[in-house]
Amino acid sequence: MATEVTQLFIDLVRVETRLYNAVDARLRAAHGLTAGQYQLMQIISERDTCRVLDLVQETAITVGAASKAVDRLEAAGWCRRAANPDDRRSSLLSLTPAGSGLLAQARPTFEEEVAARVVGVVTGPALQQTAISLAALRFSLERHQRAGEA
Amino acid sequence: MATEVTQLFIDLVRVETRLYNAVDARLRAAHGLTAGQYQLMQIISERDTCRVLDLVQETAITVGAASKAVDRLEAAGWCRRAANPDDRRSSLLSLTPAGSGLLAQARPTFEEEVAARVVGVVTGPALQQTAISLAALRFSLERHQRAGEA
DNA sequence: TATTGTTATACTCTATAACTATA
DNA sequence: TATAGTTATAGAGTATAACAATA
Repeated sequence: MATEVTQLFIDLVRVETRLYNAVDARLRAAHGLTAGQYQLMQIISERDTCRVLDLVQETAITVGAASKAVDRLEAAGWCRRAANPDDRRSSLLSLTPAGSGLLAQARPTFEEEVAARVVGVVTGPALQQTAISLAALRFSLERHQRAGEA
Repeated sequence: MATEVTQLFIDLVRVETRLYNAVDARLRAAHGLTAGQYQLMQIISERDTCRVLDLVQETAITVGAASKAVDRLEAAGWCRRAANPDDRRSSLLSLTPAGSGLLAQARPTFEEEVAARVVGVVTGPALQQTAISLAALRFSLERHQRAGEA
């Protein structure tokens, strides 16, 4: 059992690395945006409100890295920090019009690149089953994290 | 289609990040070894011969990073570079007895941690289907890479 | 006191590229 | 010329921790 799960882990890491690199290269070339920035902007755009700590919890990056990443998004003119009336320790993050526009342009590129690498490699039903399993694993791992397990 | 595949990609990245972090923390605490070092040593141990470029191709890290990582494994006394009689531009990498011993100790820790996070979260058949899909995706992505596609 | 950041240090990775030695 | 590897730079991530402001 343990060895099969180990093989799954190694394949998971290899697939993630290569898919991520492919998407990153494509987004950089087409829109001057890294895959990491794309993900952060996507999270900011889809949440009702978003603080730096929300990015940390969603992506499992460190607070320092998230703070600096937001600095860079702000410097590029894609994101703003606004005062949070409910808690003045934090800021509310939002995309600027330029940021929203860029994200809207980048989204089809992102989706095309992922689809090109994935669709057809495994059958539709197998892909669906994989998607369901990964979603369940994600939920479980995030639950453990929220439970303070690190 | 594209959006479902996008969701799969995001879940894949989140699962990989959290699983990798969990394994890394466990290996560090129990054996003073990072997950990256574990993987490199595992590759060196299972190959008949191993050069720096073989590590690069398997893990999709850069040549510079691989060279420095091997420096660190050597400095820790876990790995050796030996002259390659077939091609004097490269070295043949091998684990020292200390490195082999550490890897043998770390392997059950690694497998336990992965199994603890994965087994029971999805059913056995679903896990098997996921493993098969990931293996197919890995193979496809590596084939594209060997074809020189980046 | 605990939480939400920001900032700093040291280390590892990234991309890129110059460079050496060998094929 | 091309390949294998080392080395260097700058930028971005990691862990860790000190710190300020607020809850």
